[in-house]
Amino acid sequence: MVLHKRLHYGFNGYLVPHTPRAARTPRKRSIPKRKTDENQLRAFDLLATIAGNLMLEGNKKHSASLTDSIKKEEHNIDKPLNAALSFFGSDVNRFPDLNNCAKEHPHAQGDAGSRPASVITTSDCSVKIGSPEQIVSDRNKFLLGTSTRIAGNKLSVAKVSPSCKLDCENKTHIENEPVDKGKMSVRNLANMCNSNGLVKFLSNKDHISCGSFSVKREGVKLDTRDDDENSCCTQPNTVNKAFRPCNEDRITNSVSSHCWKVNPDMKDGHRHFDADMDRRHFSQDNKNSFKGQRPLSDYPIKKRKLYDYYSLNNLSGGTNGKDCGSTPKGYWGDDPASLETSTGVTGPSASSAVEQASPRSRDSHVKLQIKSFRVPELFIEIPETATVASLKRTVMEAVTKILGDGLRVGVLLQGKKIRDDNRTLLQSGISDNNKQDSLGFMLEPNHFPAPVSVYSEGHPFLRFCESPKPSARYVDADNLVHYSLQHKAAVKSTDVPESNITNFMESEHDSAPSPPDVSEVKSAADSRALVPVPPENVEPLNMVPMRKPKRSVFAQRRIRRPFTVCEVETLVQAVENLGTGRWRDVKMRAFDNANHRTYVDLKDKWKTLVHTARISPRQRRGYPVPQELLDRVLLAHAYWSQQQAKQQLKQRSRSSPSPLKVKFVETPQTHFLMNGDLVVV
DNA sequence: GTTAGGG
DNA sequence: CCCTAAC
Repeated sequence: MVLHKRLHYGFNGYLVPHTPRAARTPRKRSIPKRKTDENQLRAFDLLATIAGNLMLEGNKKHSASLTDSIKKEEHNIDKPLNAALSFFGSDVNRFPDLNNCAKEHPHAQGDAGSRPASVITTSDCSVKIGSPEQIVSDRNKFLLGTSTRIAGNKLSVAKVSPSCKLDCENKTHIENEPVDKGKMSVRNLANMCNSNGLVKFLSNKDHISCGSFSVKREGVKLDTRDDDENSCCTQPNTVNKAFRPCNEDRITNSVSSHCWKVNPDMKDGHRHFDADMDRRHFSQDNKNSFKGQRPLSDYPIKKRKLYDYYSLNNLSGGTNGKDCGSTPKGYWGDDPASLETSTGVTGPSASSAVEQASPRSRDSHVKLQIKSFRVPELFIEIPETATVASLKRTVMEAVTKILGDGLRVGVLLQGKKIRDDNRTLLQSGISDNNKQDSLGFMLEPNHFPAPVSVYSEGHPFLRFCESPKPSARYVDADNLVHYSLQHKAAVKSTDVPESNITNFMESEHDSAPSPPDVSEVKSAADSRALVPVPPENVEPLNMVPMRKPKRSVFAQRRIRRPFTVCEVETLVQAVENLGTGRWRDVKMRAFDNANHRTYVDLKDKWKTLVHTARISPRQRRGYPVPQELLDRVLLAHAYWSQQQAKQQLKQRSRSSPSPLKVKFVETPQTHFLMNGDLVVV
């Protein structure tokens, strides 16, 4: 097996590939700073939400009908995954123009057929508009920062997202300005719809006009903590129940002093927004780019990973346990399909929400990237007289064998094993971009729990198999090759977080679990794994002598097992009796039954005990050792050190008699007797 | 294989 | 707890 040139040595002696820096350290600098405008625009943004909210307030019956409609159709809703805009209306049937719009775009209509619930999606320049019912039922899916309303024959779009560059003055026809895949700016929508005579667009970057409601951007003042953790409070939404008062942020403006917060009950009210908003939202310091409407997919992978990183953080974090629901799109690919992998469902309702999700459009593909797999622990024994070629062949055979029929692939999502093979990616949540960072694959033995072993009785390695911990071992008797499949995660049949999945290798039955070591490779870039390289790279690599691994691949660092007070006492007692230089005796006399304590361990422990006893109590860490024991440690150490010195003096004087008598410079502070000798500390 | 000491 | 030199 040839290893990549840049492999580093990771824990357990595995050769690990260099982790791309970008994957480890997300950088903020990819998001230019434009703070001043941003605050105002955020306020403006919020204001528009409120505006939309107010409008809806004024039309409660629409809300009711919407709610009913949504409930009825929720399970059939197709998620407009690459829809940047969605609309709601109380009675969209009143707007034949919308349907006409779809008809005017045969291509779009065709797609709408295959994607029954698409609302408005854009791909390239096409516009797809679903049926009115579907539009109604998709009322939750609003582009962040966009408040829309259909009233009469007019669609009012209060668009205030700063990243969307609401810029009606710049009337570029949509035909001339291809829309970024997966999203569509309000401007483009407005332009497009205006060109179709469908929509009266009532807002621009400086002004919101929703019916009688009118506000200028200059009149908006933002008074809020500049804290993106709370930035979800600024996520606008036009649905009443999606908001509740929030005391954390305060927004003051000429219209409302309320701050609204996305209601956690609303699962996906803020799941759809464009990549620009995404960027803005996840910028920790609000250094935001308002520049363009570039989709995330247009950015280099390095940068995209940044957003993925934040997405991961949001999984566990987020205000009041609900993350801000942002989902970077297009992480794995640049085509529209890859942009559709987001459902943005988070929080405790995630699973159920996923369940409710109806089959998506047929062209929704989940794109995953597995950087590499780690081959499970492979134990090989080969005669030292064997040739290197033989070794290579042996390893190759072993690997081939376990890859061929000894292994299967396990899938972990957010630390939980997905065991139901019949679930769809959508149902299992794999298609959720938010979760993809916690998606892992692992290689696990195919024949678990029955260990597949061909070893013979009485084989020296049998004792490993006797271990209660599962460890399948394969032995090729002819070639004296043993390779063990040490499956780790497979042991735990229940849904265990991967961090708790442990690896057992010790033969001692009283052994403690080994450190977590999952044969799992995240789809993120940070994977420690063996990376085979194509043969064409073999030659130059072979020229470079590879550093010998410090640890054998088979050897695993023992788990740390702190000494108990009882053990310390036993050790102290033994050292008091035997001295500090007879660790083998100490082991045999006092720790003979403690298989996990070697005499080196005992020696090391004594060393640390002496150190601990010398430092001040407040500097000590770990489980506190009784001072009485530490005192005994010091005394015994002093005594035996003195004994050792005396012994050395005797030896020296005996071997090379010196006229100079070594004298002890005593600055006695404590005297005590030990074993009849005066000991000075 | 043990011991001592650095890491 | 690991590693290694020295014995």
